[in-house]
Amino acid sequence: MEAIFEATLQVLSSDGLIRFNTTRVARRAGVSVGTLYQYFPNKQALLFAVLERHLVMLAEAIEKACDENRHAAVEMLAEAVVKAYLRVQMAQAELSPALYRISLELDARELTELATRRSAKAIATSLSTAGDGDFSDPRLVAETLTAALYGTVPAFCHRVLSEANGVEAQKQLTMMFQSYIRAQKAHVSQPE
Amino acid sequence: MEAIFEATLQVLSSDGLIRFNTTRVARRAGVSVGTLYQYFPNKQALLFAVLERHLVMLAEAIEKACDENRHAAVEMLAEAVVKAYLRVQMAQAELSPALYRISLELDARELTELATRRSAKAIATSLSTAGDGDFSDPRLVAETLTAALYGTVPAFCHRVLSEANGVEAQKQLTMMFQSYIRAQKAHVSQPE
Amino acid sequence: MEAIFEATLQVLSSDGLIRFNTTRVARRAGVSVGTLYQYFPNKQALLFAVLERHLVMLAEAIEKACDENRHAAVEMLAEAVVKAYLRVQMAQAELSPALYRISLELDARELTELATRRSAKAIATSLSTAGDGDFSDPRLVAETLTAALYGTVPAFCHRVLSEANGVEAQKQLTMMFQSYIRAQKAHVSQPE
Amino acid sequence: MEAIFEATLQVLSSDGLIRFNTTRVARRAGVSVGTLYQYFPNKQALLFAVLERHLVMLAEAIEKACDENRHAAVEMLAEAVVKAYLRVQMAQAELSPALYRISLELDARELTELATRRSAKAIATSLSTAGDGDFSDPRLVAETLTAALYGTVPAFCHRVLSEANGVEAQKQLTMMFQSYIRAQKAHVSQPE
DNA sequence: GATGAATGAGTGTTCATTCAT
DNA sequence: GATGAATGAACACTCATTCAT
Repeated sequence: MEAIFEATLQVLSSDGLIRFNTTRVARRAGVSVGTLYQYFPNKQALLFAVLERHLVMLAEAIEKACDENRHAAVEMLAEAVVKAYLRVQMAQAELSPALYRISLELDARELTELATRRSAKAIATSLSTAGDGDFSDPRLVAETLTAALYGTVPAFCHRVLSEANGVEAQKQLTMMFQSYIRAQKAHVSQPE
Repeated sequence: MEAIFEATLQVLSSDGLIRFNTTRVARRAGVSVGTLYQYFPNKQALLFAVLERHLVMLAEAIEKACDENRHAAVEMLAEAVVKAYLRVQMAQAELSPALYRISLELDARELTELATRRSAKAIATSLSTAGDGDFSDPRLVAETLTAALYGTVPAFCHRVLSEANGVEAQKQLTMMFQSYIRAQKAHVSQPE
Repeated sequence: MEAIFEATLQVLSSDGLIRFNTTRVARRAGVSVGTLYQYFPNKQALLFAVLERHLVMLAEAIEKACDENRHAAVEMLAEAVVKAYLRVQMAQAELSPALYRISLELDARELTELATRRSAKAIATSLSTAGDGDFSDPRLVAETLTAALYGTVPAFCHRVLSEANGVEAQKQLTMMFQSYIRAQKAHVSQPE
Repeated sequence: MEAIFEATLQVLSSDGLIRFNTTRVARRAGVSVGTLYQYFPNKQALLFAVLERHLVMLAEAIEKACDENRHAAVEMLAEAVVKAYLRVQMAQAELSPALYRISLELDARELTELATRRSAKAIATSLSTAGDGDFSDPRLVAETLTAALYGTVPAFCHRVLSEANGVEAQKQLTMMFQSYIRAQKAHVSQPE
């Protein structure tokens, strides 16, 4: 079972989603197709399992970062969230193209929704309780940041991060988030 | 030939990438498969053509926005770029999931690179010549903005924009970009 | 197309329904599986085609017999119907076990219904117009005869007819039908 | 063992022959597949057991009816035999389509032969010893009646009996048998 | 004796691509 | 150039049967 899951990751990483098929996974896992189907009802389930684990890891990392910065300055929060997200994402960098393809299959939408909702909620909460926070609409800010995170980073992954300058990416993203948050705070004092 | 291209778009929009196949495209185009293969060497070529057109449209829209704001304030530039990108993207909203899947196929990387490079270059140029611009590394800023654009927006597309508040999305994104750019300028005067 | 149909009959006859599969049919027909699927949308369609043709042949044979004996004595009619049914049935004797299995699949019920309904209707009509006919419920008599025909004969087929004494079977069946019909007429004159 | 047999019946009734498989039977019986295979060497054996029991029940019912009418009038015999057969058959009405499919598998021929032979023999004996019987070939008459019984009734089962007029079916069949037998007797006195 | 995880051959079906007409 | 019938490799999934525990 664990072997099958591991094989799924490997096949996904090395062969991509197109060449991904149950036979290959079974062979790589050193089991028969039949065995594979005893643990996963169908091919999609296999893919979803991988995607789900990834998304859960991301959401948990962000939640943890938010928890640990519940009363810190929003600048700290922004940095922590970006760092947490990137750490998880880069740990499975070679998986991410495949994961992104999976997540674009219609039925995976729910799964993704879940993760982003969790993340946005955690961020919104931390923004509300931040020492220096005072937002007119923390939920909107949190949703924007989440979209930027879950959306921007993969784009970075393929082009910039793969070229080994992930540190720089993290710095820029953090700065973008911090300045965006700072601007949002200003809005509150002097509404448009 | 044009009919085939049009049919490709239609099939992609209505049936999605999974149900996309040459037979269906040919039928929809009102030609035979054989004819289709006279104009496009294989299925991938068909998909690439669509993706390429989309990416070129994006790149051109951004280049035009940059051109028109070459000497304007960076705030104006940010807004114009975001607006330009979103206009194109939302014009073919129902196509974008399929396009994203295509772009995640390994061999499409080049195509995407090209568009983002063009966009980043245009933005970098405009940042350099901006009336109030004074960046230590305009290229890095431009690349970050490009990644955020090409990456964030699709994430928005599925979750937020579909809920008809695309206007808000545009406002938030513009604000994020503007504040980020402003923060970058500050950096120059008072280096870290 | 005709070759595929022919191959279907052959595979059904020689290998039976259990060993019947699309690959085998295609190979026997000298075509590829793909070609097979161009003419028949799926395996079931293949089987149904064979069953339908058989049932239509039976129904038509009975209808023709009824037509030709529309005003004859009921004794003649009974003999003609039995003879017509048996002629068709024995012409494809080696197919009939397989056909019977097909007809027992749930979705084939309609097909069978159609054939028996047609046959029953034809027989009922002829009974009504028969020179010496005078039945209280020709429809009931016709349905009973049809059931006996479509049901009894296969049982005969496997045990008796296969032992080459089909002639005797036909004689007995004809007698059974004639005496039953005669008894039904008696009923009318002297109701129970 | 008894549980397995019972489960076989249940699965056959509720899921039909197509969905019938050893795993399902074992689960329904509350045992493991391994255990199932300790009592029945293979899937076919399981099905044969069910079919055999059914056929034995039919044969025994007919034998009993014949025994009880050994010296009665042939009219009585006919009625008793039809009634006995139908009672058993309708008691497991929902099983009969599946049973019929099983019986059409080549290797089940023996089993069926056995039951019909027993039935035909019993009927032939009773015809010979009947008070008013005087047949030139009682065996032929008996075989014809048996074929009509085992063959016709199922046809009735699916179309007529299911519509709750089983009583009528029984009346018609009985009449058909009685008139056939009567006709056979006449033959002896006045040979063709 | 009982278990049930493991096996893997077998099957229906799809679809990119070719090529004779 | 156009056609579309033909191809056949590829794949998801099932299930009868075995055998180590």
